[in-house]
Amino acid sequence: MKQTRQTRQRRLVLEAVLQSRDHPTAENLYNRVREIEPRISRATVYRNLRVLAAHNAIRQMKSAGVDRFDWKTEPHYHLVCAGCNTLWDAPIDYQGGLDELAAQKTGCEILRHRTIFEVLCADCAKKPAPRPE
Amino acid sequence: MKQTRQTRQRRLVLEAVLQSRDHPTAENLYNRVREIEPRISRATVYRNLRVLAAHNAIRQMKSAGVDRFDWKTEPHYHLVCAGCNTLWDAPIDYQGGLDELAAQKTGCEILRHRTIFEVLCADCAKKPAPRPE
DNA sequence: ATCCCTGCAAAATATTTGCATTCCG
DNA sequence: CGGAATGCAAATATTTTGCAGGGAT
Repeated sequence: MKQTRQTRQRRLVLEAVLQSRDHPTAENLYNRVREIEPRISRATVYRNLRVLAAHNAIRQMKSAGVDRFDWKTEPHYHLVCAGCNTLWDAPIDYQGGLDELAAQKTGCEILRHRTIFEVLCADCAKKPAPRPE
Repeated sequence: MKQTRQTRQRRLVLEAVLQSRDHPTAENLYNRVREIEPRISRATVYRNLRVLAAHNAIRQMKSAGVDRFDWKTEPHYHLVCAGCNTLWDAPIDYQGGLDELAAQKTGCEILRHRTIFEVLCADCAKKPAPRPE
């Protein structure tokens, strides 16, 4: 693992993620950090998010086109609303047994699994056409 | 659901997905269809993939930056190798119980969940630094 | 002093959209 | 015929990279 340095920018990016509870995108974080350090560049934010995620200081997740970031690094599940795309943590324990099962069935080394529930939140369930097309 | 028409291009895109067993990207499919219909445009391929997925004729999935497409529309899990990014179907049954659990815990209407196992395939497990940085 | 990190601009990647034209139903 | 669908080019959106100068250790 390559050596890393402590810089103002890196610290600000890390803090921005740690303080967030809304699974922000890189662009969200860029804007938040810019309120404190207006001269920071987008590239620096992206670079630091990559470095921090590689060091497991934060967690990176794929969702509908954009990556999102999470302060909580231990494995956990998420919910995403199919109507409004809101994303939040699922109140469901990580199913470690699935990893054992997968190891038995495949013979591969299982690092972890990621699970996302597609749901309709209370608001979107009320609307007429929750699943358009 | 809006009316859809049967066109040569749409048929070719659908067939390309149905015949694939390798979870191709839109770009992959564009290239495959062009072997048969060289005049098709990328936009048409993208548009048709979107329409077909919305109609549940094919399945669309997020993976490491690019979307991939799947002929198998019923819910199932995937494995992706952290080393080489190869992606394949997991030989593990869909855990419908998780959806019931999520419904109880959240009160939301659960549509489904998507699970992807991050693994090291046999080849990548042999290599020195499976998880760099 | 070394060499990682930054800012800026440009490039790369992935996907969508405007518009005139084509052609399915 | 009416309006979906197409092809092409340009536009978006997101993320990465080259490079010269700056700063952490």
